[in-house]
Amino acid sequence: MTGKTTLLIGALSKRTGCNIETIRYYERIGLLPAPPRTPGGRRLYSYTHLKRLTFIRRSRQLGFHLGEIRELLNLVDGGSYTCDEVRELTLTHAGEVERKIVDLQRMSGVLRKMTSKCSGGKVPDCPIIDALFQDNK
Amino acid sequence: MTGKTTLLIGALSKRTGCNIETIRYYERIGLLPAPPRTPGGRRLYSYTHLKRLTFIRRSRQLGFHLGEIRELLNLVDGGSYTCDEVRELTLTHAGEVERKIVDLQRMSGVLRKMTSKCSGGKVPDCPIIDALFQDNK
DNA sequence: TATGCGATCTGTAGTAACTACAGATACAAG
DNA sequence: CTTGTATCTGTAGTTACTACAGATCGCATA
Repeated sequence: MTGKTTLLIGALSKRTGCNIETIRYYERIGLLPAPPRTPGGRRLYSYTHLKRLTFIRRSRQLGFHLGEIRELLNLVDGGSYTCDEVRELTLTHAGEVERKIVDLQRMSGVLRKMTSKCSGGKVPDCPIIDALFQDNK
Repeated sequence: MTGKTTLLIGALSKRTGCNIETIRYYERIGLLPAPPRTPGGRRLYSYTHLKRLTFIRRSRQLGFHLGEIRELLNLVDGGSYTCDEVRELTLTHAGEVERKIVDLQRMSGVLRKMTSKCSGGKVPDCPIIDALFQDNK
C-alpha cells in the first residue's frame, strides 16, 4: 500500500510463509505470473503477486488441489466470475474433505479396536497382525 | 489351502483387488518377494504371497505408509516380534490419523462458513474469493 | 579496489505410491 | 496356423513440492 513496494523473492517468501523453491515452482507451472526482473536478473514482486500467492497458500491450507486453485484463479482472472461458480467449486471441495473425514474416522475406529484387543505383552502372538492378515475388503 | 494352489498375476490381482502394475511394483521395491516363474517366465504365486499381499493392501486401506508396512512385515518376518512393538506402531499411526481428522474438520468448518456467507447469486463479488485473498495464517 | 558473504539464479533430480504406456513374448482355443 | 488375451520388461508420467550443484549478483567492509 505504500506506493511502489517491491519484494525480492526472499522477502515474499517470509511474508507468505511459502518457501522460495515453491514460489519459483508456482511460476514454472503458471500459477504465479513471472514478475519483472532487476537488471541483474532477480525477480521483483509487487503487491499483486503478494496477494495472489497469499490466495494460493490459503487455498492449499484449505486442501484445494493446485488444479482447483487454478480454476478459481481463472475465474478471478476472467473477471466475470459469478458467485455461483465459486460456490459450487467450494461446495464440491468441502464434500470431498468431508468424505475424507469419514474415511479416516473409519480407519481410526478399526485401528483403535485392533489395539484394544491387544493385551500389550511380550507375547509374539499379536491380534493386530492377525487382523491385518484378515481379508476385510 | 487346497494343496498346491498357484496363481498367475492376473488371478492374484483379482483375488486381492490390487492391480497388476502395483503387484509388480511391490516386488520391485522388495515388499512382496519375487515368486518362482513358469518356464515361459510368468510369475507363479502361492498362498503365502496371497496372504502377504492381503496384509499389505489391508494396511494401506488403513492408511499405513509403505514404510510402516515394511516395518510391520519385518517384525513378522523376523518371527520374534512382540505384541508391544506392533501395538506401538499401530498407536502411533492411529494418532497420526486422528490428527489428520482434526485438520480436515477445521478445513471443512472454514469452507462451510465461507459458503454460508455466500448468497449464491450471479453477482461477481464473492465473499469466498474475498476470504481466500485474506491472509489467515 | 578487492574480497567476502549471503541471496538469488538455472537446471536437474529426488520424494511417495502408484499408473500408464510401448513393444515383445507366452500360451490356449479354434 | 492364426488369433486373442495375458503377461513380460523397462521407462516415463503423475502431484506438489523439496533439495541440491554450480554460477552470479550486489552490498558491506578492509
